[in-house]
Amino acid sequence: MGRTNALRPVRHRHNHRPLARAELPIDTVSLARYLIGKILVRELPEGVASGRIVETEAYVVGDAAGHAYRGMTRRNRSLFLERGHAYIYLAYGTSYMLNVSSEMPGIGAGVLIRALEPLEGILIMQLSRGIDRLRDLARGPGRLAAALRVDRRLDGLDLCRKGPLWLRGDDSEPGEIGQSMRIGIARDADRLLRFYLLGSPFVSGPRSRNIG
DNA sequence: AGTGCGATTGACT
DNA sequence: GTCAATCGCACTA
Repeated sequence: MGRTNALRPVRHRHNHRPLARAELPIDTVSLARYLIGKILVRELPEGVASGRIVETEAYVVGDAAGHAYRGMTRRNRSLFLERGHAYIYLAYGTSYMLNVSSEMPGIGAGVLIRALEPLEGILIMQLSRGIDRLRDLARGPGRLAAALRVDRRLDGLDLCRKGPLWLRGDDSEPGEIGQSMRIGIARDADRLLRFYLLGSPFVSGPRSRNIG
């Protein structure tokens, strides 16, 4: 309340440009926070599907929970690309996870995209997931990938360029961002590296985890 | 070559 | 709440 920019005219026009790499924070934690509220766009033969990013996790340099911790492998090499590239892997043999590489070239770190608020192409996402309920379409990293038909074929893609999968800016005011421990990891679990849009029903995990 | 184990999800008691 | 599915990778031999 009482914020000076509250009197500025609000632009309702959509921003249709990809995020410029130069505007991405170079630090992994800053990027994880920055991506909250941005739009993830998937272009498919049958149309465009997109959603607002409402939940992310940072996997930082030197992080024992990060896939880059033991160096580069065939699977994780995209983590070492310049910030803004897709790192996609198969978790538990069942679910694909979408990450955004987050550091300078040669440095392995990334941000996991954990949940989206569906915006465009909701029918495409419903058909891809085999469910109707809007709230569950992209609530969780594996569900999100399934909804947008993201798999290893998109690994290494530059998300700062229009293409099959890319990141779009948004002019609307971002809501308040909450912070918590990351979900589903054993090592370095106490660090507050998860970010989410406060009050959003599209954030994964139990409600109680997403307060404060 | 064999074993153990995940940055998860959906089905089920 | 519990649990299996399923596969790439790290590790041992």
